[in-house]
Amino acid sequence: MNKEYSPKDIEKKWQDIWENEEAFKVGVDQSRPKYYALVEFPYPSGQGLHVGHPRPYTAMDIVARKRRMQGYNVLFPMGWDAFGLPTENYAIQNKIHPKIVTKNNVEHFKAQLKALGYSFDWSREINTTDENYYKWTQWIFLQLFKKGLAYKSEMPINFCTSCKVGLANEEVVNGVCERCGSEVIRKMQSQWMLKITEYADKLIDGLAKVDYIEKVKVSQKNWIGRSEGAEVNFRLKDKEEILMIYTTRPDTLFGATYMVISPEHPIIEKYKEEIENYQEIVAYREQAARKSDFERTELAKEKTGVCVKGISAINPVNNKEIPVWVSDYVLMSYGTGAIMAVPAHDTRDWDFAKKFDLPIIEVVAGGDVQNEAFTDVATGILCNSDFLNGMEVRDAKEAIINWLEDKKIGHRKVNFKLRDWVFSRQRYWGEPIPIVKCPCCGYVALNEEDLPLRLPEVESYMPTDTGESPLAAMRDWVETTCPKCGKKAERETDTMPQWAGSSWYFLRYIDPDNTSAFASKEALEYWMPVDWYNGGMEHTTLHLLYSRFWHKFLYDQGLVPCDEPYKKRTSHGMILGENGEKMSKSRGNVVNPDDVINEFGADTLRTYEMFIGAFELSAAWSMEGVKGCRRFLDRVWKLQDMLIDGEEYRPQLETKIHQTIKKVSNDFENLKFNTAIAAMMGLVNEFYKANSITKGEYATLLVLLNPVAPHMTEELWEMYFAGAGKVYQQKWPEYDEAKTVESTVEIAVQINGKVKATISVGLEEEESSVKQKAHALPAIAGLIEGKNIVKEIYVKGRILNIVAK
RNA sequence: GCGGAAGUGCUGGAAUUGGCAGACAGGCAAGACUAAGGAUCUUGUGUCGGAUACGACGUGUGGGUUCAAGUCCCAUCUUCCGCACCA
Repeated sequence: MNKEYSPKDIEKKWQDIWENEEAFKVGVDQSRPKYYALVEFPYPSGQGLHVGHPRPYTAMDIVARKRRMQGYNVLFPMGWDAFGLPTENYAIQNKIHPKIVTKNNVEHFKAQLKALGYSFDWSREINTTDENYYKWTQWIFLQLFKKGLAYKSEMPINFCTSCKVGLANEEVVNGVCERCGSEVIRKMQSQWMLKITEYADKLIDGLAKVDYIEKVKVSQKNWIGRSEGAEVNFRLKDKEEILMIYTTRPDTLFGATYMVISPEHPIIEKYKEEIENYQEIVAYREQAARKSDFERTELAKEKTGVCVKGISAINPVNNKEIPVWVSDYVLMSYGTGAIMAVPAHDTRDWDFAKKFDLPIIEVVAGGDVQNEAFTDVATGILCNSDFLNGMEVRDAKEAIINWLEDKKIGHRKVNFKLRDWVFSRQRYWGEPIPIVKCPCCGYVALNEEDLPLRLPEVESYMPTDTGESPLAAMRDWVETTCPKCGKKAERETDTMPQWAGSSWYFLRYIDPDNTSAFASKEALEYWMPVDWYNGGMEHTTLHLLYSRFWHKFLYDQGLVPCDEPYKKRTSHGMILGENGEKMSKSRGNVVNPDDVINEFGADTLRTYEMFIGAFELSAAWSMEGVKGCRRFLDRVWKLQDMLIDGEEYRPQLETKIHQTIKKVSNDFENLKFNTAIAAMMGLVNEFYKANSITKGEYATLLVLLNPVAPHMTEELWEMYFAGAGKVYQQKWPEYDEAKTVESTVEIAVQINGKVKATISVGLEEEESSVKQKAHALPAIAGLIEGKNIVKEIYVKGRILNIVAK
């Protein structure tokens, strides 16, 4: 009887050995193929690791460990995305410097991650709040600035009344602040913006050549929101003024019965003298402005608006006069802030027309436009549209655009939902924006050799009531000289958003200590692109889009060797509490990984997190399930009591072993960790049935299981195979395809589709011989006797179906 | 409203070039070992009927295609997630 399996005794031991041996430290090695496996670096929050974290980390650790055993030079790094509001808020509340808070949190996180036995190359650890890191974040910002992709703009921003900070559109959820849930209002402020819209097309086109799971591609596309249509000029009656609109349905131009402009549209001010009900419109505009985004969406069903009296427009296709309305369902920020309304073929226009009793003219036949808008573009045929009559929608679109371009009253136009990225935060705990505002020269970039621009020590991290960053109060920091003309100037006091540091971190891992560039060309050429990037669904739109944007920019500057940063992107599902709800402190269903490790061991936690269910789907935690995984590892441990000599696989187990190697190898690649583990459990059960295992069989099992349970497998390996080095140095087992199939198989014999018997046949056995054997079976013979066999279908090695009447 | 994903035993979940539904776990039950077991091992476990043999039914619901459907087609219901007046 051997000693008991005690994770406490062995896990720390192996973690220390790996560290001392620098087992997972890598460098550029042209003689071996590289593999770059990446997980999203965490935000080191005060709560420490959550059982949700180990799911993606373990998955990619398995991939990394397997790849190493397959001979790849594997880069698998980890770091900290440490700027951010929670740390700052904690610092404010507890009067501790965010730097100290971050340091403590990182230490805690790191200890927890080490206890899980991940094969990270810790020598490449990075932290976005290190000045040697954010120096390069600032440097990249300067490159964007120099190319005109960073600009300052006075514009309405989302402002959280509680956090007192400007938010990106993306950080406003249902009209409230994503972090604190407080009301968000619009406020005019001068903001740094990044021109991500310049890359809208490239960001969409690039998706065609990368291997991302489909839903990620779809959400990227939806966010960018590319739409193809036309801009059309409508003339105002008795004026020279042109009112330009954007439409994706220029084919319905004959059906335009009125126009709608956004409440903020400039022609209102321009023609205020002639608008008879100007006061009414101003009142409406003010009412609309007071509505938060939330109210605007809530009230989406009920249309509101005011007719602009005194001016009207002319439909350019038929010269009919049509009224102009103001309504907040038309947004100033999209298209031209004005639309032509075609109530017959647009549901919003239809709702509006019904409410205000405006005419509805059918121009695409196929629906009943008095009852609902007919929007089907696939089946409709144009009518009431002069030269477009009889055409299909697609052809009519082309025809009308050509006509408009010909007459110079319109043109083809592509629009995007994507807006430029609000890059300023009026907060302390972020990267200072390395710009100086000079009264003579305007906004001037710092000299690159003056980077990093360090975050100064301040008395208070609280944002000021004016909404300015706490940095604004540091007069001796703010007051500086212009790098260009040398005269007195002031520093920018806004900082960058948390997205900044994470937009390029995977590049820094490649060469983290480089002081002359964010990474050397040589290292970038060797390691990029990231071969496999796994992360949460919650980051698939923003982080992915932002980092792809920065990367494409760097590529255009010749600074990185590839135009897409990530070759493959996958996503993991959330780990829910035992009650099936999202884990949270307030629900009291949070599971701490430390407790699980203490009670069951890190290998058990790793195994369970992989066995819990389909990797991409969310899964509810179960302590009973954890126990089951521990039991499995115990059974593997105890196999040593059944160990017998022999390097070979025994004939009766050979097929099963080859099948398992194949299944585990493939499943690890396809994120099917749960079935890979199930296959290994099945194999272990076979050894138990045989009540024995040869050394050769055990060695294979230990190597296969090593990526999942690295500590225990190393310990067992050391006990029995120490002469052959460590498990992580072994070669990944190979399988022989020919040996994964049984030479004789059991097939089902059906009569009229119902299984009536099973029969053992040779895989390559002749069909006629199989049939003969089947017919001879007593269970079958009795049933087909006296019946007419209409048909017999034999699927090789699977099934024989006899159709009898 | 639009987009995406998912509905399978008591539970988590397997199985889709259509080919024996329920792998692997958990739970439960019985047995073995034991001073004891909340440890371990063995066996059983979809539902209904039947003592058994066996039979019928069974992958959200209703149709369909097929020798054969969880898988394909049509319709429909439910849940979760994302986006939401983007013209």
